[in-house]
Amino acid sequence: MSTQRTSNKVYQRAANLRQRLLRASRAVNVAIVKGLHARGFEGLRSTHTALLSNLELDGASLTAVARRAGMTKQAMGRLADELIRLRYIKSSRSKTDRREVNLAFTKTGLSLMQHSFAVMDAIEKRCANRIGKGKFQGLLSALSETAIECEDEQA
Amino acid sequence: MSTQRTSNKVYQRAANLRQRLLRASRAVNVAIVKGLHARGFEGLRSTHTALLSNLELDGASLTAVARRAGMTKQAMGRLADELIRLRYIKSSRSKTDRREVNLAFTKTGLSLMQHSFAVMDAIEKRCANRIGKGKFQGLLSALSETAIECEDEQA
DNA sequence: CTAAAATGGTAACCTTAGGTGACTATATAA
DNA sequence: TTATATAGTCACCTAAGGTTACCATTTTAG
Repeated sequence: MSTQRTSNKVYQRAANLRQRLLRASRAVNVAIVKGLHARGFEGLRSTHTALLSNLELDGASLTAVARRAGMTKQAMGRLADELIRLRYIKSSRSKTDRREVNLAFTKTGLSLMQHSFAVMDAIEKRCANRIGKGKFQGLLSALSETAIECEDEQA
Repeated sequence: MSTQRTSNKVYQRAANLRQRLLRASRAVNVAIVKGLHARGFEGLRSTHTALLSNLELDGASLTAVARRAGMTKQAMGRLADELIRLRYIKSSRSKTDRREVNLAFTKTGLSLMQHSFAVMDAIEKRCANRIGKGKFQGLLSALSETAIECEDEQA
């Protein structure tokens, strides 16, 4: 029954930028999903945020959401199927363009979104509290700058 | 021929902690692998670092490396096979315990490691340069603090 | 106004990265 | 000296996403 993966807690050595980013990113993701589960939203996995966080509150077409998320419409279509099954979003054919599938939040879905903002907010507050408000703002901007610098580098 | 994934560059909205972490983490990873390719190390993928960064310079057993990396020995075994094929590491049976496979860097592998430290270093320097040395140190410590805070939260 | 090209979506299959269960071979302890 | 634990391997499963090929509707250009 027990997992085979052995604990790695013992081996936290001086970590470089990459390792710290990875760890923080994972931890935040897990915390968000756990927070939502704790608030009663079942069945959510962190990948679902690729759709949820790119669907406007008044809905959008599947392709539009996929484009915003930077992934294929096929992959997004699968996420949509799942979130429809979970009753967080619903889909309908567009009246103006009968090819288009329009995705929109259900009532539960809207509530989920509010809670997910709240959860993210709470996490950010906890972190800001721990490291100081100023340093937390610094973290946010430093992250974006780091991303831009590395993305440039690849040119 | 062309990928189907549509560009998402257009849609960079106000991002929260999670999104910024994800983006920065990806960018750094890609930059590292590209840097190593540019220095002539072919065939490397970013997952290989799970083994490479957990193999001591004087070698270790497969299970030990897996434990340090926090993954199963099966998964680590596959990474080892690949890195052996690429001639970055070599394996031998331990003399003292005939069950053990001892993994160690080849000459090329040691050179790879030096370069990979250098690449990571160069990336960190570029980022530090962009955002300021002080802010960069702040970023590093803030990342670790954030991870710890979120991991605690899950208790 | 219609034929060609573009766009929205779907389905089948592939890839990457890793985990699980069951097994063998060797070591260690009762 | 049998029982248990440990190192590794094999075959298979899962999660996420991409690729190719296709159909159905627009849209556009001749």
